[in-house]
Amino acid sequence: MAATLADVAAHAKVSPATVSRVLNGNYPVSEATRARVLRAVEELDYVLNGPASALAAAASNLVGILVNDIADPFFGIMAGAIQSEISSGHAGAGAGAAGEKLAVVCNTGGSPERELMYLTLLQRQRAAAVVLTGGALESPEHVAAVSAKLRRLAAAGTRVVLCGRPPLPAPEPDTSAGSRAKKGRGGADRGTATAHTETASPAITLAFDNRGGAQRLTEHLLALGHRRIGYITGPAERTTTRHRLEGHRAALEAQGLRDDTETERLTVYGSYGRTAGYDAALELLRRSPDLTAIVAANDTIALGACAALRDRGLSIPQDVSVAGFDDLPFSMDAVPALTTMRLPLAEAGARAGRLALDRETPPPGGVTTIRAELMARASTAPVALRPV
Amino acid sequence: MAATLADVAAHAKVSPATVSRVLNGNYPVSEATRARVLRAVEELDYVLNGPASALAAAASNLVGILVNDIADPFFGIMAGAIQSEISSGHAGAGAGAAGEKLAVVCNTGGSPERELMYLTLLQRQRAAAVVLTGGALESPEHVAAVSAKLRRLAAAGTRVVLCGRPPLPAPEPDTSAGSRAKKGRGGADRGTATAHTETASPAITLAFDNRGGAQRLTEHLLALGHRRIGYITGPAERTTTRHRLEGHRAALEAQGLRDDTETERLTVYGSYGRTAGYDAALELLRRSPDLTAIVAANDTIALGACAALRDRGLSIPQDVSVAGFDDLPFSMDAVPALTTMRLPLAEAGARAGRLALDRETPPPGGVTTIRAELMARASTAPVALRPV
DNA sequence: CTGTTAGCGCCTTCAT
DNA sequence: ATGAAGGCGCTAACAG
Repeated sequence: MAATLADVAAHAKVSPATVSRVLNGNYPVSEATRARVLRAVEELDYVLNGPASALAAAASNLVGILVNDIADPFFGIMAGAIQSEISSGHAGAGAGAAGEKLAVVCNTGGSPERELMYLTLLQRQRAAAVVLTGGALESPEHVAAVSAKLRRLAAAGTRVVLCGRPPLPAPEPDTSAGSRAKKGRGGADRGTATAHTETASPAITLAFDNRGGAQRLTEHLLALGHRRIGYITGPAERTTTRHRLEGHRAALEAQGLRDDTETERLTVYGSYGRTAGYDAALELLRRSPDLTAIVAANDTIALGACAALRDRGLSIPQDVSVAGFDDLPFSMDAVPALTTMRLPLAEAGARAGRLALDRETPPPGGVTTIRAELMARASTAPVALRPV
Repeated sequence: MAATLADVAAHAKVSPATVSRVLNGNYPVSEATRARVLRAVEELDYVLNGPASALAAAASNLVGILVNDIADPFFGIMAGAIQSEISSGHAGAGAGAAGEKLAVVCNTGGSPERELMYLTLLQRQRAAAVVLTGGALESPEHVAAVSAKLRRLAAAGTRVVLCGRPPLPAPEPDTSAGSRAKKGRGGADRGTATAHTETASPAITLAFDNRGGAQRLTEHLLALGHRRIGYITGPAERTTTRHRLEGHRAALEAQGLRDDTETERLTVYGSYGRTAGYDAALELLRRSPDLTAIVAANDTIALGACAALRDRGLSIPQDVSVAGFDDLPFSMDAVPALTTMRLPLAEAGARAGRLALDRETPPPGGVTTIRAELMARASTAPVALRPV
C-alpha cells in the first residue's frame, strides 16, 4: 500500500541506493539528483520504513526515558528537559529530518515489573539510549535484575544514563573461568581503553545529593531552634526516601539529638502524594502534639501536611514550621510559600539528554552528584515561645 | 553479537519457525518443545529483534501518545491513564510477554513543528496507534497538515484517537473523478460497512465539553451575584482557550450582560502557567479595580491569580472570588480550596487507551463529548456588599 | 504439530 | 557520483 524506497527510486529514475543516500545524507550525492529524489519523495508521500531501516542498519533512533510517575511534575520536568534536548525539533528540512531521534517517555508507575518490561521492550527495539529517572527501588532482586538488564543494553551499544538516581551497584566480582582465563595476558593491555571499558560501569550517572540536601534542610530547622521535628517519608522501598531520611537523622545526630525511640516516634512512613502527607501529619500530631516542625520527603507531601495542620487549626509557621523537598513550581505559590530544597531538575534533564546523545563528555568516573539548594521561605520560622 | 532466533533454534534443535511460534504464542506448539525453546531462550539471553519482527510482520507494537506539556499534570494524568491501560504490565510470563505494546509519550511542548515531527516519526515506526491529547492549535495550515497526516496514518492501519481534543474538521469535499466515478453504483452498497468506512473520520474522538463547562462555571458566579468578572485566557491559538472563553461569554450574554467593550476590557490574554496568571490578575486589577470575581482558563492560572490577589492585600473570596478549570489534584489543597470544573482526565485517558487497542467499541459517529462537573469550593462566594 | 521456503524494505560493501 | 547485489532477523504461507 505505502510507497517504498524502490518506488521512489523508479519514480526518480535512480537506483534505490541513491535514494537511501540522499535520505540519510551521509554520502555525497549530486545536487541535481538529490533534488529529483526529494521531489519524488514528495510526490509519492513516501515515509521511510523505520523497522526496515533499523534492521538493515542495526541501529534505531529510539531513546527511552523511564519515569516513576508521569503525573508528578518532578518527573515531568525532567522528562520534558531530556526530550527537548534530544528532539531539537528544528523547523526546516521538513518534519522528520534525517538523524532525528524519537525520544519517548515510559511510565513505570513505580512498579518493578513495568520497569523491567519497558527495559525489555526498549531492548527489543534496539534503542539508541535509555535514561532512567528518579529514585530506584531497593529490593535486592530487582536491583540485580535491573543492573543485569542495563549491562546487557550497554553491551549491545545502547547508552544508559541515570538521572536523579544513585549509581548502579558494582557487579559482584566474577571468579568464573572466563575472567581467570584473561589474567594470563593481563599485563599486556593494562591501562588501554579496552581494559577500562571492561570494568567501567555500564551507565553514566547524574545523582542528586538527597542525603546532603536533607541534612542541610534539617540543620536549617535546628538553627531556627526547633527540636521536636516530625518527619514524613516517601515509599519505603525507594532510594530517594532512604537517603533523605538518613540526611535528616544525620543532622539530628550531629546536634546530639539521637534518641532513637523518640526519633522513630516522630517518623511516619507514607508514600509520595498529598493524601499521604495529610494523613501522616494528622498521625504525627496525634503522637506528638507538641512538635514544632514537620519535614516532608517532598513538596507534595508537605502541602498535604499543611492542609492537615490548617484543618487542625494550627497556623504555619507560627504554630508549626513545614518544609518540603524538590522545589516544584507550585511550592512557591503555596500559602505560606514553602521552604524546600531546590533540585535543578530541568538542568539535570538537559544534561542527561546530551549525555544520552553523546554530545557531552561524561564526568570522570561516570558519576556526578548534583547538589540541592536550600530555599528558605515563609513556611519555616524560629520556634515560638509557647507553653508546652 | 546478540543471539538471533536462528541461534535459539539451533540450540533447541528445532526450526526457526517453531521458535517464532512459541515466542508469539499465536500458534499451537507441543508443550515439550515449547519448554525446550524457552530454556534455550533463557540460556542464550535471547531478546527478540523488534525491527526485524516489525518488518516481517508489517506491524509494530508501538503506541504513541502526544501531549502538549509533559510537566503539566493535566497531561500527565491523562498520559498515565492511557499508558497503564495499554501496558497491562501483568506480572508472570516474564517481562516482555508476547503482544505487549510499548506505549510511549511524546512531548510536543505546544510546538506545531514538533507535533508534526513526532507524527512523522511515529508513522515511520508504523505505530499501531496514536493518541493525541489536549487542545489543538488552530492555525489553518497546521490543522490541515495534522489532519492530512492523521488521515494517512489511519489509511496505513494506525488507529488514531483524540483525547480531550475537538474532532478533526471534515476534509474538504472531494469532487475529483475518483469520487464521482463511484456514484454510478451508489445505491448498490449504500449502508454497507465499506461505504461507512470510506466516509468516516479517520479518528475516534473523546472531546471535552470546554464550552459548556465554562458556561456553567460563569453561571455559578453570576448566580452568586457577581457582575464584574475578569477572565484570564490561555494561549490564544488553542482550541481549549477559545472554547472556554466562548462558554464564559455565552453565560454573560444569556444574562443580558453583553457589553462588548466592557467584556473585552475584562479579558486578559495570557498563556497557561502560574506566572501568566499572576501577571494577568495584576493587569485586571489595574484595568478594573472594582471587579469581584476572576475566572481563569485553568487551575494553574487561577492559582497564580490567587497569589497576585494576596500580594495586593485582597482576600479570597471575601474581596474577590476566583475559579479555575480542570480540577487538578492540587486545586483541592489550595487555600482557599479552588472552585473549578472537574474533567475526568484519568477516566478519559483509560477509555482512550482501550479505544486505541480496539478493546472498546467506539461511540456512534466516532465522537463523544465528555462533560465537566462544577466543583464549588471555598474560593467563590456571594458577592460582598461593599462600597464601589 | 513442525520444517521449508520466500520475502518484508532498507543499508552497505563492492564495482563502475 | 551512481548502480548492483547480498543480507539484516524475523514471519507467514505452504508442505508434510
